[in-house]
Amino acid sequence: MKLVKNVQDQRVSNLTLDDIARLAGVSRSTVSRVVNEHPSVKKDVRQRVLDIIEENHFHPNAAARTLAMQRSWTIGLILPHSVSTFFTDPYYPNLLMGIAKACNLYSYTLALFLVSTKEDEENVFPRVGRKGFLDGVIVQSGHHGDQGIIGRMIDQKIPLVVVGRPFRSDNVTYIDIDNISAVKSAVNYLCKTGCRKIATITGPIDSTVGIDRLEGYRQAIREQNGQVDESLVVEGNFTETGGFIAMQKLLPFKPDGVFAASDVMAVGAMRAVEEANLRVPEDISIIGFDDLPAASYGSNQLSTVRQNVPELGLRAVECLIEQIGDDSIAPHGVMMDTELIIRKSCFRLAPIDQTGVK
Amino acid sequence: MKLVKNVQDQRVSNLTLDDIARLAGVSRSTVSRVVNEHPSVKKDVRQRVLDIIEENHFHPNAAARTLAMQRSWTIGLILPHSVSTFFTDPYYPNLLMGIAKACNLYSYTLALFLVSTKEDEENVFPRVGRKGFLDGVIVQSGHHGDQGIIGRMIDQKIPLVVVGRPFRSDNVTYIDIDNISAVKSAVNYLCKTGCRKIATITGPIDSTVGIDRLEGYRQAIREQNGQVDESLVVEGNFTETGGFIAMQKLLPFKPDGVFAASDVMAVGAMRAVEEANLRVPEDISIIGFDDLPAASYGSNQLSTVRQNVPELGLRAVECLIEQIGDDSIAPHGVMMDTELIIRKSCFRLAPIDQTGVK
DNA sequence: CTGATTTCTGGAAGCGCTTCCATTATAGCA
DNA sequence: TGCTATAATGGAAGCGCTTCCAGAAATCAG
Repeated sequence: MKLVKNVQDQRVSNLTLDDIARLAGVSRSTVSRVVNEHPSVKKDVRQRVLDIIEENHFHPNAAARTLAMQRSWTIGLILPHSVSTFFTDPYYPNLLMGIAKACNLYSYTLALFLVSTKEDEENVFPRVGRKGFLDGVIVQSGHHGDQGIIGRMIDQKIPLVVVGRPFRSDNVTYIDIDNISAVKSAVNYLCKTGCRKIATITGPIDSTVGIDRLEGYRQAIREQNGQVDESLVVEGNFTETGGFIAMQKLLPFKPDGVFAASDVMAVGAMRAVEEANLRVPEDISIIGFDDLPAASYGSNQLSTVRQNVPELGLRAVECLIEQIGDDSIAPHGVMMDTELIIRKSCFRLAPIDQTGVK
Repeated sequence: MKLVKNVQDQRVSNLTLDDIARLAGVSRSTVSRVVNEHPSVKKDVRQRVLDIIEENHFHPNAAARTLAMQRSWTIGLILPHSVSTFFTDPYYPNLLMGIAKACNLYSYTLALFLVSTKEDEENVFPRVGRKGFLDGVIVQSGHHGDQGIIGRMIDQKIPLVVVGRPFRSDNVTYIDIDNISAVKSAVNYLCKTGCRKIATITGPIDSTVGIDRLEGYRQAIREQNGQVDESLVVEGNFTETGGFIAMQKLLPFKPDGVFAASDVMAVGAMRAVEEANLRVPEDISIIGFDDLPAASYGSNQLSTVRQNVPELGLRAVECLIEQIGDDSIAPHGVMMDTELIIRKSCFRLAPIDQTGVK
């Protein structure tokens, strides 16, 4: 008795172009042309080759192809500093989903790098920067700490798209939601429903998203009141507890409306309002940001700004692929629209007022 | 005026082994040996080459290296059918984190494939199966639908680790938590605290995790009572609403203890208990599964079975790397331990009783 | 039925690396 | 010092593919 290799099975995957060429009675070049859909192959030859490829489940070796074409059809996604928030904030999973789906759509492969420590960064960077592996890179950003990695990517002259406005946004292509106008319209909405004293719970102001949303608030208030009352601006940290504490600081100033820079903080704020025996929206109207599913259920019914994160991911991929195909594209910023969702945490304007159209 | 290329910058990344060799006055082979840490290079030569590599930020081309070595140092992670639950259930982000961190640790690169439709599967598969791209693959499984993709990977003879017991688990290496004994100890715990009529809300029984947890329940009950009362077994679907409805079905049978196959369902069940004006744990003790952060806060204080998902990911990677290095390793299953966490949703045994040691 | 075009095809070089093999430099020992 | 054993190095082949180039085959006018 002897253990023999099952040739049938072996054949499944380890063939080369040459093998296919031999089987089809053509040259390697011709097979390559068939695989790459070059028009200059006679129809019957093409079909014969195609049949044999199919029959043998042949797929060209990825490394060889990448080496010859200088293209890997792989893009990298770098998520920095994300360990702690990666699973609490649905932003990341959503972004990831959008990007992964876009990669499927355009037949790219996605390489994922989670970078949580400086150590990781050193570890990951050579793999990312190295030629012959990635055609381009998407980096999630928004914090100071991310500048380092962005800078390195720029140095490498590797096609790059940053998601979220980076601190130094010149010289780099980035994509972000339009935080400023989103917040402006939220605050304006509160105004129109009759709020006279609108406060804000900001995100961390060492992040661009925190800065931008605060800036939106400031612009809106200035356009309405002319003057921002700094006692109505309290910094939060995007956590529920942070929102709770911020709201407690705000209550003595008796605001009648609050814009919270995230839904999670808004939920904390609502809890503080409740504990102070005040009512939402009768005493205080609240609008959040993100459209968290959890914030729209049950007793909360939070009004919010919805950002389409998977769409953001899709656009980032498209933007990157564009750059991969054409390296003459200049760095630029792309802004995506958001949507104001009104629920019970603030009063609702009659549609006629809302649109401003008679 | 003329636009000149900045040679300094250009040099950054596009050098080849040959260039380094020339600069160092040695042969290409020697440089390669230095890069790959072959011992047989004279110390001073090695240092000279190393300096030049450093100075020029040289990284060997990944594709060329992969082609020559038949090793990509990249592994694939396939998450099937996950769109809907991907961001509601923290399982996936956690698993992803564990795997990504392990990849960093072992200097592997992670390629991520989110497969939500049959179409995706067809699209993704050639990229995964293709030689010269992935050294091995991790597949998340547990549903019937995943058998197809697992089968294809087996056919390709590509190193494979399945996370979560697959339906056909012979012939494949998989890693899973030990659901059966985990549930047994949870149910036994309820018994020991005095519960006489313990019900269960199961997961979907077309998933192995649903099946295994139910089996654990059955085994525990059999060992205690001798007989499983089928009216105390209700199928859920891992959602809060599912848990709520299941509990409503259970209440007429007056159970005094419930094991829910997930925390999310347990939370739903608690809501149902509350609405029936019963109290946890005085009237009904409840133990869940997963140790969701949300279920441990506030009024819930849910007892639960904790599984260390990031650790599961780490082990999966280690298991895969082992296989990549040694293809003689036979398919096998790996079971990971869980931990019973007792909070206020059930009575607490004195430690002396809990351990069974006098 | 030619000769000039156009269409197809095969050969060969090259992508950048690893690694076997042969050769030379070095060390070890008598 | 001379001879062998060992260490260090260079040359060359090969990984599997794409693509340029030149030549063969097919097409079309005249």
